[in-house]
Amino acid sequence: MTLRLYDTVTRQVRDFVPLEAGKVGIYLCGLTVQSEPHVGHVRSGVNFDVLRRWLESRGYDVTFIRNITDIDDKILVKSAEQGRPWYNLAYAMRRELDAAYAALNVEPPTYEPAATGHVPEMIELILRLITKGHAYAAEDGSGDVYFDVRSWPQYGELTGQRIDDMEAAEVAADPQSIARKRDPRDFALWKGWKKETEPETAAWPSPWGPGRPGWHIECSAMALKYLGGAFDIHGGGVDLRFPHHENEQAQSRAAGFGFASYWMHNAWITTAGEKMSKSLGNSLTIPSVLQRTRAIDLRFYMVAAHYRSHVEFSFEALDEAAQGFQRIEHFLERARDVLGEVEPGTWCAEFETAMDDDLGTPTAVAAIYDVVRAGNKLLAAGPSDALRGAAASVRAMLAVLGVDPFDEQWTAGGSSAREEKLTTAVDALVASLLQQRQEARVAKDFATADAIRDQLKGAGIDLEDTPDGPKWSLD
RNA sequence: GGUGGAGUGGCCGAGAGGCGAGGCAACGGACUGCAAAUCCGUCUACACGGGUUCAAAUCCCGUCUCCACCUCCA
Repeated sequence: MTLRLYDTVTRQVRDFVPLEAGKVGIYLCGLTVQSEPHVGHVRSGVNFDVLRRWLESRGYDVTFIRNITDIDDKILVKSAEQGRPWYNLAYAMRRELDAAYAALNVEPPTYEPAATGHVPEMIELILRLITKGHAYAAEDGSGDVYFDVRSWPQYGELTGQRIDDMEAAEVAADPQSIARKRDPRDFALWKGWKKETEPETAAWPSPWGPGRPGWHIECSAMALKYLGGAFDIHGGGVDLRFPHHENEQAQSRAAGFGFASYWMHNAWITTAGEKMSKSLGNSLTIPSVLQRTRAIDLRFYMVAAHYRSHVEFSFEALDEAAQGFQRIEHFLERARDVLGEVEPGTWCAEFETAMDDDLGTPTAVAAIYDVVRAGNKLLAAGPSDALRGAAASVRAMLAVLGVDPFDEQWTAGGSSAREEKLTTAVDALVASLLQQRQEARVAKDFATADAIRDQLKGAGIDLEDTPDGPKWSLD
């Protein structure tokens, strides 16, 4: 089986053939760190983490670069509103984002370059574009440098648009910029420092005077530096297709580089049909969602939908996903109870086929459920190699999706020494109640037995009578 | 105006010409003192109107609704 991926450029699923056998270079557009990350923000991180895990599982040596945009208009505006330096806001939000990714078991990329750390590389690339006749410095002394879209006939190839059909750039923000451009669709590679409104710390020296990079140039420069002039996969959210990715591609190719072979875009997570950033985003930041839902459940919810499908976020759907995930988790726990620790094994054929088909995680999850059902049947007969195989397979498949509940990621953080002590204490207390209940049951005094069960239930403890005796768990 | 995407059972959510994904919920059965968990089963849908075909949720035409992007949104 070959892995097949949907490529935005060709608008179809096609065989994945890396530039160099056995190796894959991925560039993912990370976030602009300007506010607390919400559920929608981290989708690309989670989805592409699954891509990376699948590639690695299949034996590829993956170089995964995900950038951080730590200087841009919004960061400047917000930091000014908040009365703190822009770099402080960006750094604080970057740490929030790191924490969110860590909580969701998103593996750190191979490297995470930040825009502000690559100004010389960007300047070099801009100079190259000017030399090749694809960029020009504005003639009004503003210090701006623009990409000349008319000089690049393929402009629009990524999103299938013709220049003449595109609306002109928004001029409201900076009405003068339109006058500096040869074509209204030309976009900024470098933005001259506006000393009346922008802090001096947000300006870097350049051949065109102090200024800061345009948005798109950073990704071209950093991809070039860390992945080379041509690499395999470039990813990001759908909204980035245009203008961001179109412009990245134009810049990079006009500068003489092959750039990405495949373009992958994840769809949105919305609430009530609208973008999360527009709705009451506060309740949907990662820290606040994680106050009511376990991180592993949130990740399962995100991963169980196909990455190119629009997801309408709701807590009801999230809880339902969590409910379903418990079924899988229970199976693994019960298997461990009879077998002891089971190491991850190998995935089933259906799972592989699903994942190879453009990361068909919904079908892959269905395959996991099939193995769980078969495993539950085996469980009734006690320990067996077949049961071990099923549990090992389930763990392996969950690991590819990043939701193996026995992964240290999920077990380590939660069980502090204090929590273990509490568990031991509760266990001792519950044990004595269970003893009383068992005695009542033997005496056929079911009223008392049920009263004890209800009492525990009221305290948030669920009881389950199994062939091996009663078990308790927090509900 | 341009470019693209979506509408599936009570709900979430796959699939993309035939052999009914999966999960959640509900209901029935097995198991249980009763439950829980688990297993078995039931409910079986593709926005609307036409058409092509032996066969359409899937292809074609038309209609409606919704969404995204069109120069610094993940």
